[in-house]
Amino acid sequence: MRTPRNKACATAAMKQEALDAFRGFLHERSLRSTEVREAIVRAALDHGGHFRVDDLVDRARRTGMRISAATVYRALPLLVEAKIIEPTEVSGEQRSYEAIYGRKHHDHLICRSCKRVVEFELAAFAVLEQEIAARHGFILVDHFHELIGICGNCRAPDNAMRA
Amino acid sequence: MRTPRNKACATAAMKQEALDAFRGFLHERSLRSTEVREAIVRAALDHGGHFRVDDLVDRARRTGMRISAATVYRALPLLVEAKIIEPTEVSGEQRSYEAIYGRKHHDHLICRSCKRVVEFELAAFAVLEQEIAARHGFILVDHFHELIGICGNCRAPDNAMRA
DNA sequence: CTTCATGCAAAAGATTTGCAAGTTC
DNA sequence: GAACTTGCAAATCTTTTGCATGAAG
Repeated sequence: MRTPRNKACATAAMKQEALDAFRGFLHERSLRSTEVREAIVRAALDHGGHFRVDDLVDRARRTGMRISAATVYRALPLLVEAKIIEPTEVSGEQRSYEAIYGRKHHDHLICRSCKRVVEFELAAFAVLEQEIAARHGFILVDHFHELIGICGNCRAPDNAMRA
Repeated sequence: MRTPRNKACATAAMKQEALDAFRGFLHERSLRSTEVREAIVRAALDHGGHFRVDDLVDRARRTGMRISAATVYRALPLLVEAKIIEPTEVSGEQRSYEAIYGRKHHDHLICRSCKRVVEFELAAFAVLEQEIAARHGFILVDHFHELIGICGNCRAPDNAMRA
């Protein structure tokens, strides 16, 4: 029994489940389950929040294995297809990803100043999106929604008001 | 009198207005108005829809001027700040921009298969976004919204059904 | 033992930067 | 004339690819 969670880091059980799912995914495709690929999956699951490819490479290497960036780049599309991770559309910046295995879909609210990311999910959006897609004869497949704002801290930090 | 339009290409009058605005913008900043920069602005305004930096370079060069890519890259942030263009978040692909001077804000509905882009604008979103931002103590500054779907043509083209 | 995966090095792109020469104000 | 711009070339950075070697099934 697996309940979608909203915490960034996977539990041990969840991690195992994700690894199993990934093995299944590879097997279906007649691709090979390797230690290197599993290390990459683990690195992705262990890395809370958003990460860039470099972060993943570094973290995977902390296992002591010799892992080349090329291999990580080659593995990424697999992790995405297997729904272990998802690219995140953080405007302007370098491409980043986040682990999604066993998590509910969510969108992001980002502070322009401190870059803090708040996750949110709003069912009402889905309805409107469907409506718009239908209006133009599209079938909706996916969406990206990113809100940019200034968070309370950055706007009026106590320490900035007096000082 | 200027009415926000939704057509991709700027009229001559609108183009002139945008150029004037850009000159003003540069002047405020004690930056210099140059032929090269104006050629870049013109290229951006003339280019309907979304374009990549290369497109802009090519188009600006069609004036016969010798314009280097570096200069275009250096000009881009200015055009963005001056609200002549805006980066568009087309997931995954190379970064692209579109001219926004004198146009209403809109979001994009994109066909995953043929890449056709439909523009839409829905006031109801704005309300929900405000609400979410407020709920987390943010002041909303901007947003990106992109719907991905399959358009009617790509889904069931007449010619694909028989044949 | 065949097919796939990997590391390494080189390649390819996209964007940025240093610098000398040319322009704008 | 001082400060800002530009083109060019070189430097960065990120991502992809070729290839010989090493594993997985």
